Amino acid sequence: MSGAEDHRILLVDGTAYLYRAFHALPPLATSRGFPTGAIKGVLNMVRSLREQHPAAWAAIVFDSPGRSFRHALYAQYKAQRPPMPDSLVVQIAPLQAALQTMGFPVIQVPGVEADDVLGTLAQRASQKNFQVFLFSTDKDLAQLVTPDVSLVNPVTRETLDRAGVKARYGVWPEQMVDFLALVGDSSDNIPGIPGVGPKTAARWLEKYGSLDNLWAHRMEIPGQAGRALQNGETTLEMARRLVTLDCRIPLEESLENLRLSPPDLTRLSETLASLEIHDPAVPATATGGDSAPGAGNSICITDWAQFEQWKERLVRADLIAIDTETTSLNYLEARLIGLSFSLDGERGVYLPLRHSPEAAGTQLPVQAVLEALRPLLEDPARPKVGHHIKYDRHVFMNEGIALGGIRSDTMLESYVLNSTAGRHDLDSVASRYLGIHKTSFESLTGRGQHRKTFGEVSLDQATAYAGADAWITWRLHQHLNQALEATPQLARIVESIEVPLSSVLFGMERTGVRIDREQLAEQSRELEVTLRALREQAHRLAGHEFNPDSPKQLQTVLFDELAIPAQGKTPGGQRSTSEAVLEELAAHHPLPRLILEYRSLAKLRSTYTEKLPQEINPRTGRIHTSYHQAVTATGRLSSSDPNLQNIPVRTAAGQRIRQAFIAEPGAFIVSLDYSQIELRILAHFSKDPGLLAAFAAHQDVHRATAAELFGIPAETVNEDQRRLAKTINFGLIYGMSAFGLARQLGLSRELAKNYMDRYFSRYSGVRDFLDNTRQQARQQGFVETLLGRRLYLPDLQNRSLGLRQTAERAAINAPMQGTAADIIKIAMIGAERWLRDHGCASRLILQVHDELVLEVPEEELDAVTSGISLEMTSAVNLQVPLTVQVGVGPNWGLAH
DNA sequence: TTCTCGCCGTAC
DNA sequence: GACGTACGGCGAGAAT
Repeated sequence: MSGAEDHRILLVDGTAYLYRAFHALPPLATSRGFPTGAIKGVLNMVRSLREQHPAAWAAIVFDSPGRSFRHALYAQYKAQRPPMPDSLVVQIAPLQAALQTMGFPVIQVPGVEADDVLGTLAQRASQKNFQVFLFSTDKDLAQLVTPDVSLVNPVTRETLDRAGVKARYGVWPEQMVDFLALVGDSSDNIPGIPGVGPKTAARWLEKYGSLDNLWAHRMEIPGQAGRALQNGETTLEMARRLVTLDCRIPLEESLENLRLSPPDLTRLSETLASLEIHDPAVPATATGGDSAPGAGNSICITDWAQFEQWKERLVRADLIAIDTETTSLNYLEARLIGLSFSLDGERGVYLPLRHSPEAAGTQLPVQAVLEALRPLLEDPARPKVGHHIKYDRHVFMNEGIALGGIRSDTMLESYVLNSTAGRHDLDSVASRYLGIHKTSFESLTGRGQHRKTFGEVSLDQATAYAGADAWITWRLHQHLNQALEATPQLARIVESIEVPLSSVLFGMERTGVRIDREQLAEQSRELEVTLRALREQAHRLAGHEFNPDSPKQLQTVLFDELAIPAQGKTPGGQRSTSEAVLEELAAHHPLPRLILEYRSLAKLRSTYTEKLPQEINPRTGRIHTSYHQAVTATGRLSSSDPNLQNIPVRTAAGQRIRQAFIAEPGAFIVSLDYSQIELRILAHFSKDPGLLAAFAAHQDVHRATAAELFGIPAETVNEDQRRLAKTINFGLIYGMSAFGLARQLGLSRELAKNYMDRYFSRYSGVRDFLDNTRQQARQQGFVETLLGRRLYLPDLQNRSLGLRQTAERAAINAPMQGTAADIIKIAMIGAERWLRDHGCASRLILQVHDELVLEVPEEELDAVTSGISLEMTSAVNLQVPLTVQVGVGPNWGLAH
């Protein structure tokens, strides 16, 4: 241990780490259901802390449960915070024990908050000439910063010294207490002066130095903020006492006891084993930063002898992790540069095929290699795993090879395990679950105009990079598969839904959809004429030229020049010019209406009639979207490049765009739509007798709801009544409030509340279901779909009320949206199998959440519509029938 | 020239 | 603030 380290002490806010680990990481549990995710997370965080900040001294400080002196001072202190979830509470004791086993002193003082203990320790240590590092995200601790004490954000690694505090908050550490008193702290429910934010507070303290001096000059402060300040005496007094850290806590521990010890490896491994924590990132390497085995260990195949040797092993392997390196991310353009594989997660093997040109002598001829590997690659009995292997399938298909034997896909495993844990690209997943940080693709190729292709990267670098992709994939599969098996229905979703669906999507992407280019061009021309006229009219109304596409310019014209009263604010504080607002403004002036007209047509032109033709693949003459299977929180698919899941349908001009989606000569477009699928799922989950009966009798559900709401026979329900019922029905699925309903329908809030109350009294099963969902979500931290797909909602515990409520609405919506997604995925797999079994030439071409679109030769029309309808309606068995609306036409617009 | 962010609007 | 899930075009300003 060097001299410098001997004078460094790390003081860690353990409770903050605990929360962060709990929220940031997927909730793990032992086989007996004991939660361990936060423990594992904190151990990992602490381990990396120890590696990155060598020190001889440390303490990890935890909050004491219950009340502190601040609660006695102020009853509302932290009153808005939800209690710590039980699943987190139970992890504290084992975590503290494990930390001690790792050699860290752990401190918890009854009745005292961690911050005060940290302050006391920091002050004592700096008196003894220690260099102190405080690890916390809490800005309260900034008041402790001195030349000897710095504050480190454990997330961003940002380290604040005195100048850093000044730069970050605009005040010096000794002004921090005054600053916090003025601004308040919503996370601790400390009020502050209303209307005074960080900017104002910092400005005042800059000018007056301290709160006392500011107070002496309070009558000089102009404006609303000044008046608020003058009225704030008691608030300020209280807030100042609350935010001041007590650095005189009597501690049993003396500083001498805070020496870091070497980890007790035997006990540590026992502890970890009893918690069933097997993460390779945690274990006995706690003291060192060993690079993971496998890293830099990859092999490059450069001659036939090597190739034959490895091919033998590949043929015998139980499982091959495989990855391709290519020329392009565009799946239809991409050509193979090389491929890598791993048989054991220990090393990767790279097979360069089209590196240029220096590698020419050291790489085997591509065609001969691919032919030699074809039997293996295509063999359904040779199991393979990849990360986002749909892409690799395209790449191989571009080389004429139909990759077979796909056992699993680590991207899909990660997604099903926890869709919202973060991104699901290989780099993110490897770092999240294995703690392995890969070198970036760009660090090899560079970026910008002069970046290299992968084929220009040196063979050494390419081997290390590509090899790592393969061995990491292999390891990830072991890790994720084990994690999935702890929750069998999740393993089942991967195996019987996501992996088979990946093949279906592969086929749909390759097939693409035929587009009538000339028809879109004609629409573009017509739109342009109208748009030009609208633009000129708008300029006349404004009295000068401006860009109606610019919300900023539009604000100036509407609200400043024309002095139309502004309506709402955007999240960024701007005066909104959204559709809803312009509708309102239309009563004051003709321009808003004109802008609405302009916007809707401009959208059609730029996003659709201009863009779609550019997306037509010149070789196939069709558009090939990308379906993303690991993006949405709920389990839905998404589509991009181009997005074919938001093609207009509501307006007449929008409908014309769908008419440009056409079938080949001799074929038709068939559209099959689940009718009211999410409401049916609501009926199924809630078992509400009224809703069940309406669907059982195949009634118009909105009409039936209206009849119930207004207490009249269904036949006498008028359009307005039905519209209201429909809005409520949809609102339920989205967790809408009475306020939202009122706004949507232009009703008073009271009346909207009235309707909702009436709805819930008639459909009490629905009310109970929604209540139960919310409650269960809060308890478990996740909600589930029909098949048990999970959506974790860490924000249900967020300190911010707004975020908590948003999470609650998501908790209501996700089971329905997610179950609908499960159902149509099952239907797609069934549909594809049905077409194959019946030797049909018909192809699935689009999926739009509750709709499947096929291109069907005329002679197959009858068989396919009934066959696929049946696959869709029988995908699952619910308490209510699933029904499908079928439409047939020469194009998508007419197939409805 | 390219990237990022905010705003807005399309779908289900 | 107040209705869930997506993708993407445009403007504007920053980075290159």
